Amino acid sequence: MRSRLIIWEPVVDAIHPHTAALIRKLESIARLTDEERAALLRLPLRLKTVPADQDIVSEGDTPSECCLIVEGFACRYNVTAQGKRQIQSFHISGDIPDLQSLHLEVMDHNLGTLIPCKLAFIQHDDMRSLMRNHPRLGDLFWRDTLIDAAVFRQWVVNVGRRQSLARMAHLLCELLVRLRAVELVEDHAFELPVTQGDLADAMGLSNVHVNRVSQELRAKGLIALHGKTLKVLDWEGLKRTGEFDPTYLHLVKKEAL
Amino acid sequence: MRSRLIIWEPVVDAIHPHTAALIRKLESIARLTDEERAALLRLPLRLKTVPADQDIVSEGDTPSECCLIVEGFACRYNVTAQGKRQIQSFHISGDIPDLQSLHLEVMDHNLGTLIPCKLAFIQHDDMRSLMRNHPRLGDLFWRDTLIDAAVFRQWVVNVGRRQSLARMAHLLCELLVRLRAVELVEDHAFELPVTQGDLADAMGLSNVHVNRVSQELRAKGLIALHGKTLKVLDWEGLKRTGEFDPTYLHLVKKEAL
DNA sequence: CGATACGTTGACGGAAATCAACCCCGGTGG
DNA sequence: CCACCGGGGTTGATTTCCGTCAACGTATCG
Repeated sequence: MRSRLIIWEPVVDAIHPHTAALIRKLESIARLTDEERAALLRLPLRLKTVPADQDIVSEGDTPSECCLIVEGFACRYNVTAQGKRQIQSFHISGDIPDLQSLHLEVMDHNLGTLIPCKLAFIQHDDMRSLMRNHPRLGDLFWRDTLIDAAVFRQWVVNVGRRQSLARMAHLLCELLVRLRAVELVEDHAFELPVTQGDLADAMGLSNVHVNRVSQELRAKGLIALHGKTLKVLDWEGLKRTGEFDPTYLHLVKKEAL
Repeated sequence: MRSRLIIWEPVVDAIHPHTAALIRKLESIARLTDEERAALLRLPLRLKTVPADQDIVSEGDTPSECCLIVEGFACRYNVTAQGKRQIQSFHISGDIPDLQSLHLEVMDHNLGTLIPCKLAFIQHDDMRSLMRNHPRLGDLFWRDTLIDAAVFRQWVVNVGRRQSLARMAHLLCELLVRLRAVELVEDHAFELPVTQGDLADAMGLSNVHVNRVSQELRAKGLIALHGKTLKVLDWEGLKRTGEFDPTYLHLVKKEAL
């Protein structure tokens, strides 16, 4: 399984290391042919590095390109009239959070960085011709946006009906599974470089309460924190606490979920 | 504007009155050509009437057809391990709530009726060939699922960061705008045939609290209830209370929002 | 006419918000 | 080199919004 990767991975790195995470992500939700991988690698990219806490696209914008996250942590969010921020999703390497702008002209939310990010912008026209020449990739991108929607639905459940401990456990489970799909998890540990305030805005809680819940998860021996790296000590226990069922992520590789 | 409809509406009714609501809904988010309308009208439908509180599709199912709601109120929902239901969206005439099953094999949530519904089922294969023959309709359906996703995102904001009064006001605003797009609103009044318990499960509140908030909205002169019909007395006030901005519904007809 | 589901009301309790310190640590500049 | 600064993490005290429980009213329907 690892060996399959080796066949093409060096090629990826030689041409566009930036597309590697995207391909990895797409392969987590479908199989790709060599031709499709090659077409993805030929996508023209405009690279950019963005500092932390910066908007990539804002509410009201009408973007003409999509943003691929090569490295870093980003999020979609809205701010209410009372100035409260609600994060709607986290985005990691391989994600194209504003793929929707292909079909929805005006942004109804903001897309911003949480830490410094390496981004690769892809012109809408290039995306469209890619999908015209490779209809299966078009379907796959549609599938990807549908999975995004499934994540939003689960967040509604999480925020609406789970109390804080389960809520946080669920979020951490989701992050672990998604990060593992792009090979950013080793031994049930991953980098979580966001602040407690960011997590609070994602869960509809206050930063103070997130702090307390985080301590409770540690006290129960479910997770451990060393700096910005989070290690899951009891995966089964964390899943149970968060009532986590990964079905909604619609991954094709189901090992070790 | 009304006259444009008259040109084709009788034809619709003559052939498949059941598709009329779908066409009306699609025309609220994009323009259709006569040919596209005709193609939609030729869709083979399997009609079915379903009583209230019945699942149409359940978590874990792998449907081979999509469900068009001809008449009634349905919802998508999940139930947590503690037995709490969270509704993720309401669906009305013209909606195809499980369009996603075209690209996501297994259902990660339930789709159920809230009141007796008239449904029309469309085979996946028929949808696929429709979209193959009319790529613009394919894009349009993709757009439709993206708008669904935008609604989920707003619900995350609503449930996560707005307190009960604003939360309920926002939900009612959304319902009014969506119902108006399929011509189910007259003079700022519409049928809301769901129970307070249903609304509670949609907003992540208790039914008792929904009752109190509903009274508060009435006391403030924002809405009035006569049986199952809800009349918005102060549209501007309700929008302000719910911090409602209809951008996220991505309607093409923007009058009277 | 009773059964049942839904709406309404009041009393009480609890989960999480808010407020206000304080600590810790890495970065910066004098 | 150390003092200062500021962001983030931590803690305790207090408040508030909303949940829960339990009762009662009301309407619809067989």
